[in-house]
Amino acid sequence: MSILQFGNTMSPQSSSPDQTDAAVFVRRLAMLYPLQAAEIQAAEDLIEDVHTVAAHQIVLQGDQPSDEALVLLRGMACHYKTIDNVRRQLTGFVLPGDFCDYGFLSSSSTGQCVATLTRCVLGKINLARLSGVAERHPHIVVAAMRGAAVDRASARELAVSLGARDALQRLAHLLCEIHYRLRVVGLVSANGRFEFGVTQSEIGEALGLSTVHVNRTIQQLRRRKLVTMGQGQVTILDAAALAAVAVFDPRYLRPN
Amino acid sequence: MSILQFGNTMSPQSSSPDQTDAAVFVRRLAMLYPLQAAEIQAAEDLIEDVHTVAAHQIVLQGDQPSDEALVLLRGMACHYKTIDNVRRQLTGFVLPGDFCDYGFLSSSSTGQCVATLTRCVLGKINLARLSGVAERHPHIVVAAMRGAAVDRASARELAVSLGARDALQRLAHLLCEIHYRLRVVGLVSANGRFEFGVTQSEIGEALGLSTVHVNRTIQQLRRRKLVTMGQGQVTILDAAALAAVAVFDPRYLRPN
DNA sequence: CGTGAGCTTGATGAGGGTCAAAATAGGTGG
DNA sequence: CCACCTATTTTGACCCTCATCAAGCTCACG
Repeated sequence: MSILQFGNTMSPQSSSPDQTDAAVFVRRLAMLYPLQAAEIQAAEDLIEDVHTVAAHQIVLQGDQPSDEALVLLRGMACHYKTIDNVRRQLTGFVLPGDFCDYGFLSSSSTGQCVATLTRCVLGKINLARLSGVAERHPHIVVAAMRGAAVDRASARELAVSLGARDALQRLAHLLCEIHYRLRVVGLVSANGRFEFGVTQSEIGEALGLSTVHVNRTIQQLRRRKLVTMGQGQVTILDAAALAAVAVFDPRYLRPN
Repeated sequence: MSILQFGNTMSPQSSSPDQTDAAVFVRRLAMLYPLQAAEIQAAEDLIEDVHTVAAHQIVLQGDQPSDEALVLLRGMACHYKTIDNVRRQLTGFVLPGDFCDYGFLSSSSTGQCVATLTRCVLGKINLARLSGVAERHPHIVVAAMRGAAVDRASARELAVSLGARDALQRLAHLLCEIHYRLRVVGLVSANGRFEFGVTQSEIGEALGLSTVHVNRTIQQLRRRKLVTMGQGQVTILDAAALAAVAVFDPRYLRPN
């Protein structure tokens, strides 16, 4: 894998060491299920082999079962499927703190492919070690299973968008979802700004829209003073109004 | 619940007692993960309170966590979400042998609603009993988790349909999926015929198409001699050609 | 200072939505 | 067993959202 680039000398956002990178994972996990201090430490210790991957690289081919689970620590990735070897449909976004794939829970591969959208920092979890740790700290597995449940709910919500919402609602809904999920792991600044280094073409692949139409839809949101987008950054100017446009109800993103 | 109707005197397909109804569940589970005879027996014994529900009834409201899991034994149900209290999007089909919802695995409710599409026979599994049985027969839980993984993959595949396939491909893909899943549990006769008591309007709600367009699309498939549809029955006349139209690859429906 | 990836804009057309109404099929009660 | 009534399927006409094609623009980067 010549794609792999170790170190994080070029990461623009923060210059924290590996330890801090693993912290997002734990923060996310603890949101999914309340964890004790010992469990948090154990979870953090699971993260091994933190490494950086360039943008637009495949990190998981659906078919191969693996002896490790991948966790995204920084950047943004996506699930996708390619039809006819030509048309690609994104089926979900992977954000910092998320497992790239939940197949490991049932020792099966879901056939999902995962690719980076931006430069990413990834960590690995050895499944043998995980099952050992799980004996003593079963809540960690429960948290992971809740993550899988949220993942399932997100996929369904995407289907709702693609099947029942128009272009403006779809885009607004996507921005609401990303905003919400990033805020949960502390990656949105006070003014509603967050990193979003995804091209309009990729947004189109996620929303089932052409690049051209994505562009025109973004302009609508801009004209309505709901968001600012550009240079890999998004600012939500009016979260309530945006949520109203999207008919966004974040319950599907919460466990319980 | 005055909806509930006990007995199965009116079921047209078979006149088997409750015992036999529970068998679909076990068959499905064993497809997901190989089970021993003792495990199969234990799984079958989990099914309690087998009862019938009329068509078009809500059987699960997403929000309430429950102390039991619901299993569909006969008929057809769906996951759905309603937007704006007016537009409904189906996000998946529940077929005989399937759990209606996998929230129980992480003791969380996914916010998914489940409704019957046809008259259904449902069974309940007491979660306290299940976790007791799981101690001795952990494979049953692994099978359930694989079921959840397949469920997740199906939701993603639906997103692919809605985002990247046209009407003809979507319908063909749906029929391929139902055909495949019913065949796995032995509900397709040798000539490729199976029960499918879903209205064109409901198909439209699943595929993000209007009823009118679903009708015209069905006619295309009929004209091409790929399927026969009517009176709650579907016959796949040319499975290979249909799969080719749909670009159907059933790997997402199998655990690994 | 060139060069390519990504963004923006315009023009045109197709796939599928909507509306309206007719034709069938089921289901019910008499 | 028939007549009625409602749900579903089918057909036709018109229109709108969004795809496609084509070109010009911007900006980061070597």
